[in-house]
Amino acid sequence: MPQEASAILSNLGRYFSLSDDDRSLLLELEKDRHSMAGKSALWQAGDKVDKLYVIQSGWAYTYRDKFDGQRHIIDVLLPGDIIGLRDLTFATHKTSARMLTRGMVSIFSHKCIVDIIDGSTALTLALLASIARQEAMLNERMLMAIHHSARSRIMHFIIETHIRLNKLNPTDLHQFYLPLTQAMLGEVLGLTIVHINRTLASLERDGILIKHRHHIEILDEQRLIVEAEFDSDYLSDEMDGLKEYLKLTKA
Amino acid sequence: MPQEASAILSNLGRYFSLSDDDRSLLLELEKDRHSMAGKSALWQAGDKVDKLYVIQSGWAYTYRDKFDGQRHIIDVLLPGDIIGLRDLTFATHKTSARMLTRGMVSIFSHKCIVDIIDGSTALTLALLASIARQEAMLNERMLMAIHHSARSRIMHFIIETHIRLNKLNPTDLHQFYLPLTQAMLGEVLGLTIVHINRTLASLERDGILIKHRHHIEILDEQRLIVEAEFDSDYLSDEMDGLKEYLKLTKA
DNA sequence: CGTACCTTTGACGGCTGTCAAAGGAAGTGG
DNA sequence: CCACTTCCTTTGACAGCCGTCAAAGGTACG
Repeated sequence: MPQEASAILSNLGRYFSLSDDDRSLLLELEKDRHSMAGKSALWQAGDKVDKLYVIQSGWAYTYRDKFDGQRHIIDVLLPGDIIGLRDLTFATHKTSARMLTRGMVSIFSHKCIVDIIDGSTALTLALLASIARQEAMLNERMLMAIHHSARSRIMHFIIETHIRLNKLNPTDLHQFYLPLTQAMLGEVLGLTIVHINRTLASLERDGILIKHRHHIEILDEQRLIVEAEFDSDYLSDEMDGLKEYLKLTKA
Repeated sequence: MPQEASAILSNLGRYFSLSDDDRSLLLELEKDRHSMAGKSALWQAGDKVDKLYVIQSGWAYTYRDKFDGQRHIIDVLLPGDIIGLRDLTFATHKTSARMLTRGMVSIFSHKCIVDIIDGSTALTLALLASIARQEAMLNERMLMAIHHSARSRIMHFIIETHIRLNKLNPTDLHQFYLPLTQAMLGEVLGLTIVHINRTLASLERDGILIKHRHHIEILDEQRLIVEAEFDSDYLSDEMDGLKEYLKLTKA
């Protein structure tokens, strides 16, 4: 199996190079592959926590239902992302998770994670890095939600998503796949459909971007990045400090 | 040294019982204690990431400065909390950190964390649990910020803080220490001073709570909890699922 | 060809931010 | 012990972003 076929390998491997042992540990995790339909559930809030999921292909998301029927989408997950790390150390899920599109998902037990932590310091650090990246995205979104307009928030999310896609495959910024409906965009960003729609209309009027049904078309990259006040620091894959210690440990 | 004297031990030890080896590993970390003045800086955004901090006593906070001079407080940290885990796997700090009050802080190098991960699966899981709890608080605050009024958000934060304090020491709900100014409350919750002040005034008028300069007085606990729609699930220390595997691993 | 989902538009209202200024409280130096 | 400064709290007037309610027009799929 070529290394590129393993989604989790290219995810965890981006922080530093992994040993062959580490690689085979990871490949082990991906044996149990399942094809999932779009919108199918991975778990529901309240379920006992005992599995982790890795997206091989397709998009997924985690969310929380609110008392009043509203839904809040917490993260949008792409191929290679590990779903469920957030709840790993809780007894029951606080969130629910679903596929957004159809796709292929690997499922493995929590025991495997304990085995990884037990067996490989490098992989454990890579896991920590992966958790930290997901958390950083949330953090950034919170900052945007609290301090910025709907317009900036939408632009910010679109840039962020493009950068993530681009890390998986070179992706044209001027035209890329984005299967979220306006309603879901609203659920991610904490805005109403109506307002999302109005704001997208104004972005199109201003010649910045057009949100088509299943893809985004960027018209004015420069204004997009400037107006979104986008700073990609928080998506960095660098983790120099720890790499150093890791070598010490192995020596 | 009595076990109660170790802040990090009572933090990481709350998820499951630790072995003696684990305990001494942790105690090692706390050797290097520093007395810090109120408002003194632990690190600044942009600094190289190479240390972790454990609060022994006092309060601290992490924050981000915004271009326009505003500040956003990301988390409020209490004794036992580990500061810097969020940035552990990044090369440079995205946030800054300061003491809120004066207090005692243990400082240790990242190498120690790598040693812990290398040396103890149980401690690594406890660390993960600790990270997940901090993330859960952020998550909850984001949900509140996006979907609830200033009034609910303030009440929610006060309840959350009381619960955290109460885990450290039995704390009277009707009168407890809270050294945040209204301006800082605003920076935590993403509201302006003016609005914080107006909302606190209305909470006092309604006989729910009074924010004094350095402490909170709760007048109507029932309404406080109901109106805040507070659900303490996300603060749970339970992590049953993993405990099980941990035993398997050790056997 | 019908039904369900998604997008679009209009009118209206309220929560929260901005600007401005004054009143208290706490700490400092003379 | 008193003046002074600095930080924190309080209040008023006004504006705007975004939510709510309501309805119609498109698009995809069976």
